[in-house]
Amino acid sequence: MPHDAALVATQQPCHICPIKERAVCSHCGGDELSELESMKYYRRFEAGQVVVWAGDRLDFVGSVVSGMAGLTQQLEDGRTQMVGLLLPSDFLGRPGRDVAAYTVTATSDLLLCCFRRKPFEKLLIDIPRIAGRLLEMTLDELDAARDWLLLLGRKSAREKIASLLVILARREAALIKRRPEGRIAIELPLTREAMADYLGLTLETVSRQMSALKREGVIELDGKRRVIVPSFQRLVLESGDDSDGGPLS
Amino acid sequence: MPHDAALVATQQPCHICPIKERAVCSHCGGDELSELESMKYYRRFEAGQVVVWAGDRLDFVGSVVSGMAGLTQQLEDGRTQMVGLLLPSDFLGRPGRDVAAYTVTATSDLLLCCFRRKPFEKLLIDIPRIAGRLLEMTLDELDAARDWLLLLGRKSAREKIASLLVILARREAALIKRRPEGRIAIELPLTREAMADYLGLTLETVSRQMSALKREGVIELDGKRRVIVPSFQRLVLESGDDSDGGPLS
DNA sequence: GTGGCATGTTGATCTGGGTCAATGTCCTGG
DNA sequence: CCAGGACATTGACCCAGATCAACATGCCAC
Repeated sequence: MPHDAALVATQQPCHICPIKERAVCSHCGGDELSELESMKYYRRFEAGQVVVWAGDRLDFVGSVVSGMAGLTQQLEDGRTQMVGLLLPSDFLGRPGRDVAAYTVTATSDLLLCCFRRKPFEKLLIDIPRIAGRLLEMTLDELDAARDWLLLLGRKSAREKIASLLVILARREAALIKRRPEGRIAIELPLTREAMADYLGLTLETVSRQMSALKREGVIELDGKRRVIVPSFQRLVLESGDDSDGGPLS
Repeated sequence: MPHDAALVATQQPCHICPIKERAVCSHCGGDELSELESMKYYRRFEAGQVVVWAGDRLDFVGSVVSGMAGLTQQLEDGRTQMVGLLLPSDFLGRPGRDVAAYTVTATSDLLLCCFRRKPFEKLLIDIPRIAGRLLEMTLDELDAARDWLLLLGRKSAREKIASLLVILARREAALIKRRPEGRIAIELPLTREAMADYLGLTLETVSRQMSALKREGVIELDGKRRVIVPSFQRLVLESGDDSDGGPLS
C-alpha cells in the first residue's frame, strides 16, 4: 500500500503561502521569514501513502500546507485508533525527539513544508517567536485532544459523526477566517474506515449513521467524499455540545 | 459540595521541594529560582473541593506539589468526562488565557505552588528556560492525551482499569526515578465515579471490573483506595499495550 | 451506640454498537 | 466493453457494558 518515496515539489514563496497566518512561522517577520525560507523544502505524498511509521527515525519537522494526514496508534492485536488529525497549518513532528511516536498517513494528497529537525531545533532557541508560536499551537492541540476525549468517552455514534463534520467545517472555515453557518459544503477526505478510526467506531457503524443522518435530512451526500449540510446549526445540535466553537483565533 | 475558600499554606523553600526535578521550574538555576521563590505562594484544597469552574476567571497558574486533581468536561445533559489528571509536578492553567476551559476538582487533598498569571506570563518571555520546559511538558501531556484517546476509543473495560492502574503506578514511580516491577502498591485517590469519568465507563462497570481483577488475583484491595499488585508485569499484560513505558525521563 | 449520608458492590435486564456476511457502486486498466 | 479490486452499504444476530434497582459498608455527628 505505501508508495515508494515522497516526491519533492516545487516551492512557493512564503508571502503567498496559504497557511502563513496560522502555521509555526506565523509570528515571524522579515529577516526571520527569509531565514526560514532559505531552509524550507516541500514534500508531497499521495493519498494513502505513509509519511512515517511509528518507531522509525524522523529527521524532519514540518507544516501541512494542503491535504490531510492522520496520526495513528495501534494495540498489538491490530485495533487502531487515530490520535491526531493534521489539517493545513498543523505541525508534524516533535522537536527533541528523533523517533516517530505515531504512524503518520496521508488521508488525501498531502503537501508538507519541511525543515530538517536539527537546524529547526536551533531556530527554536534563536528565535523565541517560533518557540512561542509552537507552544501556543501545542496548547491548542491539547485542547482539541481534550474535546476528542469527551467525544470518545461519552458521545453516541450519531453525535460522534456529527461532531467530526462540525470540526472539519470549522477548521475549513477558520483558514479563511470565517465561521460556518446556514447551508455549507464539507470536504471529507477520509474513507469510512479512517472516520471509524478517528471516532472509535467500526466502519459499518459509521456507514449506518451517515445513512441515518442523510435519511433524516441533516446531511446530503455529493459523492462519497463531499457532504452538504443544509443547516449548520442543526448539525451542531446533533453533535451534542452546544458550544459556539470559541473565538475566531 | 464545593467548600468555601482555598487555604493558604505555609511555604517550603524550593531546594527541598518534592517536585523540583520535574515541574516547570526544573530547568532553572540560582537566580531564576530565587526570582520564582519570591513570587510563589501555596494554596491548599481539600478532597472534593472545586479549584475552578469551567468558564470562571482564572488569574493564577501553578504546579501540583502533592495530591491529585481532575480536569473535567461536560455535555449539557450532564454526561461527564475527565480530560486531564493532574499529578504532582503537573502544571495547571494556560498562559495567555484568563478563563478556565475545564472544571478543576481536587480528587484528594491538594497542594498547589502558584504564581499570579500576569507576572508568570512575563517570566515566560524573560526566562526562556521556563518557556522551554513548559513546551516540553505540554508536548508530554499531548502524548499522554493521545494514549488516552487509544484507551477510550479501543480498549475494553478491563483493559481500561488495568491501564489506569499502570499509569498511576508509573507516575508514582517516576517521581522517585524508579520503574515499577514485581509486587507494588498503588495509591488510588479516586472514587469509583472519578475512575469511571476518567475511563469513559459507568461506576458500576468500574466496580465490577475491579472485583473481577481481584477475584482473578491480578490485584488485591487494601481498603477502597489502595491497591496491591502482586505482579506488575501481569497488570501491564492486562492493560492491552505491551509498551515498556518509555524512557525514564 | 444509632441515624443518616456518601460511597461501593452486586444482580437482573436492556440496548447500542460490534461482528459476520452478502451485496452494491465506483474506478481503472486492458 | 468488461473484469477486478477498493470502497461503501445493508441486513441479521450477538454481546459488552449501560441502566435500574437493591443492598452493603464505613464514617461522622449527635
